[in-house]
Amino acid sequence: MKTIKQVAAAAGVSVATVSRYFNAPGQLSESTLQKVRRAVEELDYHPSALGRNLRTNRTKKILVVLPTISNPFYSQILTGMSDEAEKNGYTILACATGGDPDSEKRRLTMLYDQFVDGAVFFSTSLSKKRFDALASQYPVVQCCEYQEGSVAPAVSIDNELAAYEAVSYLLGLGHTQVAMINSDNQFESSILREKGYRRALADKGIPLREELIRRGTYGFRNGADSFGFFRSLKTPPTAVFTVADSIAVGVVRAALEQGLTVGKDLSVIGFDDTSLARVYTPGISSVAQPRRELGEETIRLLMERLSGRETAGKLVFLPHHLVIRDSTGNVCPSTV
Amino acid sequence: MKTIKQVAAAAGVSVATVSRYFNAPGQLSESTLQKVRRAVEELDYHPSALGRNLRTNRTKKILVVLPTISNPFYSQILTGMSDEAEKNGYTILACATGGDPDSEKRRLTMLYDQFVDGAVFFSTSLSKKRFDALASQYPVVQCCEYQEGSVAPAVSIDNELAAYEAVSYLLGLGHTQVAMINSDNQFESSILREKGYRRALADKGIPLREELIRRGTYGFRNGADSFGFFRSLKTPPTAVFTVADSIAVGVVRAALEQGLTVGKDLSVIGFDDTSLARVYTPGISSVAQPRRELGEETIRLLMERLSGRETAGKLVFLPHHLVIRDSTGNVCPSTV
DNA sequence: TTGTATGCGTTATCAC
DNA sequence: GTGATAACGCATACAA
Repeated sequence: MKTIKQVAAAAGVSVATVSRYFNAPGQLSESTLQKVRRAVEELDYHPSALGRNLRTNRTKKILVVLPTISNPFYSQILTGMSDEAEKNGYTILACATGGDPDSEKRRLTMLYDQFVDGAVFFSTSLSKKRFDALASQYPVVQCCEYQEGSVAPAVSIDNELAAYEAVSYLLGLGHTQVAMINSDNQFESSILREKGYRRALADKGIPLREELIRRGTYGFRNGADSFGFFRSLKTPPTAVFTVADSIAVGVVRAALEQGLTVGKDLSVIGFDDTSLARVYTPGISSVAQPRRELGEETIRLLMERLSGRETAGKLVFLPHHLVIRDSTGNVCPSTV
Repeated sequence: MKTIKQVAAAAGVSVATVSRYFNAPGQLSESTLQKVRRAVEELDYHPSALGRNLRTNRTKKILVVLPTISNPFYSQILTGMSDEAEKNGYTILACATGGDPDSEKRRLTMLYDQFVDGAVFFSTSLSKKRFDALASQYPVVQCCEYQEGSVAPAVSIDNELAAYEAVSYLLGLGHTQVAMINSDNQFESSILREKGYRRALADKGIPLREELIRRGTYGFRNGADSFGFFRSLKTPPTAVFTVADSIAVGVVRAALEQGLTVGKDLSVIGFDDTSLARVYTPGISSVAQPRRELGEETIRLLMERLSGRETAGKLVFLPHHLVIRDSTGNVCPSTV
C-alpha cells in the first residue's frame, strides 16, 4: 500500500500538499497540482481511510440494520437512503440481523466503536429503554417503525390510518365479516394497524369478533394456516386484511386450493405493495408505502442529527395509499 | 467519546494495560483485571475502531457488493456469508449497486482505501481485464458468477450442467418444443446456461430453433412478453426454461391469463428456487442452488486469501438440484 | 502557495 | 505482570 509520504516524495512536495490535493485542491498552484497528480497516478495512490478516519474522527458511513434482506419491501427504501446519503457524501452499509437479538447487538458495536457515524433501524429487538439510551448517545433514526415517546427520531406512514382505510374499503364493498391477520410481534406498526382495524369496524357499527384476529409471523404459512382456521368457523370471514403481502399470498393460495375465487368468494388486502402482490395471480390489493421517500426522509433526519441540530423525538409521517387489484371485490351474494 | 487514556487514568493503570484488558486479558493479574473492568464499565468505554484499525492496518470487515437487495435469492447466501465470517471475527457489510456501474465503482473505494479488508462480488459491470486487475491487488472473491480464466477465485454451481438437466427433464416429459428465456447480459452464468440448453437439445437430436431463445431482463415482464412472442409462432413451445424464477412467474402469469393450464398445456422451469417459486399458484419448478453453502464457501475462500494463501484462479463448484412442483408435466396431447 | 510539526486512539515493542 | 513510548496515515494549525 502506498502512503501519502511516498507520493509526497515522488512529487517532490510535502505531505501537507498531497493532502491538500485531495481536500483543498483550490489552494494549490496549477504546477503543483500537476506534479501531485502525476505522482498519484503513477503510484496508484488512494488515501487511506484508516488514517483519515482517525484524524477527522468520522467515517462518512451509515449503518442500516435490517431484520432481513429478503423482503423486497426494503430494496427501494435502501435505494432512497443510498441516494440521499450520497448527496451528502455518505455511504450506506447494510447489515441483516435475521431477527436475532444477539446479531443485532453485535452490529451495534460498529456504532459504539465509531466505525460508522450513525445508524438506521427498522424494527429492533432492543427494549424501549435500551433503544432510547442508544438514541440519546448516538445518531440513530428509525424507519417505518417507532417507539412512542422515544428520543429517537423516526419516519413512518400513519399505520393506524392505513389499516383503517384498508378495512373501511372492504366494508364499503359490503363485507361485514372482515378478518385481520396481524404479526405476533410487539412492533408499534402491528399495534397501530390493529387499532385501525378495530376503529374501522366500530365506525360502521360492526361488532368485533376476536376470533377474526389472528397473529403470527410474516411468512405466507401464517396466511395459509389462518385461512384454514377461518374456514373452520361457523361464519367465516368474506374478507381478510393482512399486515404483509407474504401473509396475503398465503391466504390467497390456500383459498385457491379450496376452489374459492379470490376477489369474489373472498377478498384480500395485503400490506407494503411488494412485487409479490403485483405479480401474483390474481393480483393482490395492498397498502402501498412511499418506499423511496421513506428512505430519503430517514437519511435527511439522520443528516440533521449528524450536523448537530436537535431532532430528539421528531416524527415524520409520509402518505400511504391503497392499491386495488383483483383480490378485492363486492361481497359475493352466495357467501352472505 | 471516552478514550483509552481516560480509562487508564480512572483505573490507575497505563494505557498498555487497558489495551491488554481487551486484547490479551490472560496476561493481566486478577486485581488489575478488576480495576480495569470497573473503569471500563463506569465510563462505558468502547475501544475506538478508528485508532485500532489504523494501528493494526485491518478493519475485520468484508464488503459484499450485490446488484440488488430485492432478490430473495441473495438473502440466504448472505446469511451463510455472515455466519462464516463471524466465525473468523469478521463482519459482512452489504452494498447494493442497483446494477449501476458508477455505483459499483464508488463502492470499490472502500476496498482501495482499506475501509474493508476484502470484498465479495456477484455479477460485476467491470470488464474482465479490470476485474482481474482488481483481484490481483485486493482480496476479492466472486460468488455465483466467475470470469473464465480470471485470477479472482470464485464459488458457483455448474451452470451448464444445471441448465442441461433442467432442459433434459422437460424433454424427458415428452416435450420437443422447449424454449429458453435467458438474460441479455453477458454474465458467465447466462452463457453457460444457454450452452447447457443447446447441449440438452442436441443430445436428444432435437433441432434447435433460434426463435425459441429469448433474452431480456430478470424481470417478470420479460417472461410475460416472451410468452406473448412464443404464442405468436406457428408452433409455439410447450415448455419453457427460464434463468430466473421472476421470469418464470411472468410466463406462468401470462399463460394463466390466456386460459392455459400450467403444468399441462405449458410446462415451466425457473431458476434459483426462490420463495416466489414456492408460493406461487401453481408452484413453479426450479433449479435450486445451495445458497447457504455458496455463501459459506465464498467467505472461506476469502479467508484463505486474507491469510496469505494462494487462491488465484481457484474455482469451487457446489451441487445444485432440480425442484419439481406443479408447473411441469407430461406433454399435453392436445398441444402436440 | 507551501512546508513543518502535532496529534487523532490504538497496538506493539521493549524495558523493567 | 506492567509501564513508557513509538508508530500507524492522515489533516490541519501555524509559520513562512
